[in-house]
Amino acid sequence: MSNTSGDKKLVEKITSRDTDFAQWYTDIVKNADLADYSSVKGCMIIRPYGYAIWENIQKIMDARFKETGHENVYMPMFIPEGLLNKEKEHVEGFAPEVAWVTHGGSEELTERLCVRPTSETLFCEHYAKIINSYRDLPKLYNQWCSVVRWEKTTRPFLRTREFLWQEGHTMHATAEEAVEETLRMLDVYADFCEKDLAMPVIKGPKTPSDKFAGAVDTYAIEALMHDGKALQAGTSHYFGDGFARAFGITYKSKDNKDEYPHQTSWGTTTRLIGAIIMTHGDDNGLVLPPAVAPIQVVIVPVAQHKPGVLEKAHELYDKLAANGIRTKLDDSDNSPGWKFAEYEMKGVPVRIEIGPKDIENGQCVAVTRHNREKTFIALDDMLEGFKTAVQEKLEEVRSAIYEIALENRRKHTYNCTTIDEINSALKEKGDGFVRAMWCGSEECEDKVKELTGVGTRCIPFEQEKLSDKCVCCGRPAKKLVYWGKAY
RNA sequence: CGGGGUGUAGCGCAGUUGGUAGCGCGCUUGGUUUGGGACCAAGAUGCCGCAGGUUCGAAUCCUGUCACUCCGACCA
Repeated sequence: MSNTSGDKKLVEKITSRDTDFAQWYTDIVKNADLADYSSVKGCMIIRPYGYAIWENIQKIMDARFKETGHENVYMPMFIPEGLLNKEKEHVEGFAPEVAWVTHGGSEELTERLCVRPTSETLFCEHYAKIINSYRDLPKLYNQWCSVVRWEKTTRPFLRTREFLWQEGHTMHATAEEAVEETLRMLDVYADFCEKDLAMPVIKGPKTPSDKFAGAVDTYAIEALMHDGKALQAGTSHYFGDGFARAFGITYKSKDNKDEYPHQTSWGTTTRLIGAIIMTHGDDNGLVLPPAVAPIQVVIVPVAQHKPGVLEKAHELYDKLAANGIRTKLDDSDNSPGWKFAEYEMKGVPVRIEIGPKDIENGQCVAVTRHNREKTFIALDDMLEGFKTAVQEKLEEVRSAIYEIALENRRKHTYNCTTIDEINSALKEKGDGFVRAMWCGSEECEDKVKELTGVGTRCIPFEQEKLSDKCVCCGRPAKKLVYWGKAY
């Protein structure tokens, strides 16, 4: 194609992905108008285009939560110190990163209030009041809100001091039910990531040292970013009855006994937007999975002042919009080349070009974002064929970017049986997932991290026996573990 | 919290030996354009991050501070 000059200019605007991945990431966030910095460190302004992605994520996930029987609630953003302190492990885990409110106006508060870093304690306090009988169970609550964790190092979407998320908190009569719920929601997350975000994930429990503060078991979905670093895309925790005991939550069973209910919590955050950027983006900008793209199709009229062009462009727009496809017609005065570059930067999955030549030939041009491939689509009278062709293009983008991400993960997944193998794989092929056997000891986790830089990400459900011995100590291995450098 | 880098117009940057601030893009108006970031003309825009200090005079020198950013340790 004769667009090499176009490519060159684009590359000037954002840093090349392979030159400096971190800078590339920041350039995308800014140039695609996703977010801006604010005057408070670590707190970002999520701009309309970025927020629209979040709204789409919310819409899809919320529907899945409702399908699985959950109800939305809203808890206060403040937690009294005494309440936070009720569960020992939990408070120890979060204490280093909580923000405190000490004054109301000029008056010092008698008890300082923590700005929620997570809401287990608030839910527990409430559950203690509303759960009395086995008939009250299960309680399946979720809330969409923001939380605050006073992080030291911050990056837009990946790690901010305030972030948006959803946190599900559920109570069940039995351990079996609670474990089932924990895994069900992990599956909901995994399915959402793979189908809607076109992002392959590895599912499995975290190692004990990596569990959520206060949890019996923590499960995660782990994705591999384009630079070979791992990103935890969602977590689901099984709490047992630890919080219930600490907060005095009991219910009367059928045989009139006091029992402690079993609890879960699970969450995903605006970090998913960072995951989308780093999974699918390229040197021309963002690449959005169609399911969450604020604009799925952009129509760019060419020589739009020529008779008939804008009229036809509007017809195409109406057809797509009427069929629920999020479409934008850009009839601004900017040149077509400018528009091409702009919507590529913003990751719009499909572009339709329509100009005098096309109209003459009864067609339009469709360009898929991930490979910039052009195809002609015939324009029939009712535009039915056009609509169908566009829908097919959207699906084509979805499956293609999934395959690209999967291929990247394949290329950057290494089976290793010794520390030396880990080091040479990372050195030769770059960062990635290391699959290696583990004896189960925290000492080996620490040692591997120290010697190779990779930490445990999760213990995949899909186990395989690479060797009988732990990659680190050589003692009998218990599990295959995914290791990696994490965001 | 340790180590590096950067703060000057909306954005990206220049600003030498201290002498009172400039370039590109963007923005506004008018016109010509439109198949890969168009062109011409005329405009508008500055607490030089903030606070002290040195000096007749500071964007420039000194001290402090804050923010952003990258690399580590900790974390969704």
